[in-house]
Amino acid sequence: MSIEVMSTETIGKKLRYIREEKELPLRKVAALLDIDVAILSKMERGERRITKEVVLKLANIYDYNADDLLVSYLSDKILYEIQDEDLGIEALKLAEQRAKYIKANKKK
Amino acid sequence: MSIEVMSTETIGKKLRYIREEKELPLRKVAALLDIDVAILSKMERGERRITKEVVLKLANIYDYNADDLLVSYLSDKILYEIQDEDLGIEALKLAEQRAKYIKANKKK
DNA sequence: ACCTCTATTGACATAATGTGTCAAAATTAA
DNA sequence: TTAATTTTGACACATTATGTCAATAGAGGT
Repeated sequence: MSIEVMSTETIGKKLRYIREEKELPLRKVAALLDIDVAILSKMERGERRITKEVVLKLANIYDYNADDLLVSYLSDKILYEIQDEDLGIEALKLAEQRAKYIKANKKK
Repeated sequence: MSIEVMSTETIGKKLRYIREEKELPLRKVAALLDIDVAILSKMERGERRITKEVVLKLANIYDYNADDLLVSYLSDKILYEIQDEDLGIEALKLAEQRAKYIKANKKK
């Protein structure tokens, strides 16, 4: 898998690619995360949900850009919601429009 | 609420607006949907999730464009996932890119 | 073949979340 | 006030998510 096509991959595949580049076994990474090896294996293969917390910890462990991984992680969650809906792309466009509207109008 | 700003509203508020335009009480609509009045009330106020099935039934009951409501419904689910994430808009852009990629490459 | 390390799979108990039903309370209109 | 409508909260139940563990599978080296 090249860097170019990585953006269209799931966060799981991306994390596995990065881990294998570092030549780190699941066993070691799972230990650092303090989670079961089975869970990390399933997370990389999309069988279990990854939490934001784990993504941030992995960015730290792999010394990889956290924002890049977070965007990938969030887009995964988004795509899961629209699955194979015909109107998915339309919904994404409206969601972006609404997100910008919310961002512009929120008081802090 | 005007039609112009309706696109930035939740599916719930939109459905309530349409229902009130038709001057239909929750009681009657809930009966047509065969669900409890309390649930429909909560759905309109975003306290309970609306199902795709209910959205389609309401489009029929209100004689309102189903695709329009579905896009609104899906964008609601999408925005729920990114909540108030700083990287939300970036994630939406990546998700759209990935959705287009998937759409272009899927075999049926 | 063996042995070792690594990764995957599935079963299980428990936790967390979602859902339907109902009645009381609150709101609104007449 | 009376009646209709809507909201709120509590409850039991169903569904889904999660962590733990052990058995299985796979790849390499000896």
